[in-house]
Amino acid sequence: MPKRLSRAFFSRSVHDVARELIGATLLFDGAGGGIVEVEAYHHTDPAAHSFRGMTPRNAVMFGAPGFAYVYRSYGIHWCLNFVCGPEGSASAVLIRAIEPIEGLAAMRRRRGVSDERLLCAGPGRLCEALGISGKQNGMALDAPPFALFGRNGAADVVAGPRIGITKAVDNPWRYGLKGSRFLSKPFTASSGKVEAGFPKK
DNA sequence: TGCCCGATTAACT
DNA sequence: GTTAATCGGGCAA
Repeated sequence: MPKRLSRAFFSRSVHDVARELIGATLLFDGAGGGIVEVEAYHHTDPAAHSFRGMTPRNAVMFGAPGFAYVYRSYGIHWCLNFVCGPEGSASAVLIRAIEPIEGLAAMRRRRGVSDERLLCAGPGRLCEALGISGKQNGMALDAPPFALFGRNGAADVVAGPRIGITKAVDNPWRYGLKGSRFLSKPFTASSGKVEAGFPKK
């Protein structure tokens, strides 16, 4: 049985949490699936929204771990993050892609596409599919309408450079499930394996 | 107040 | 491969 993720789960290093989120299950109001791609951001990282200190937009990042940080991207899309690390470390994991499993009909309706592969492959697409917007900023992740479950055993996790940023571009802080067809972009051959696969169940 | 730019996406050529 | 859409945040003045 999958285990519900507690707030304590999110209080460790943002990179540890990011790797362990690969293969975990994210549901929002009954829609969602397995997380296959995330990126880690820390306040010492020039690419992070929290790098230049607290503002009204990023205030949630400076609060307790285990809460949602949702921001508008390019004036059009919404992006979902999980606040991580010790409180005040202003760290977060950007959820970039999930494998659609639950609530497929609702996700297809909200996205306006039928191709399962394009439902949740990207941070903006994922939020549209799940119906997540700025209203969810600051919400707890361990209570409805959010539901998070840890993965069983280990996962085959690969790492590579993050996408769409212009600062600290070389840090390999994008993590993904090796070989998944639901990634927003494939990981290149130079991407490193960070966690070995295990015999299933 | 004004200006530039972005943790993106879809629709082009 | 390129680019429009679209708007709030952040910073300079």
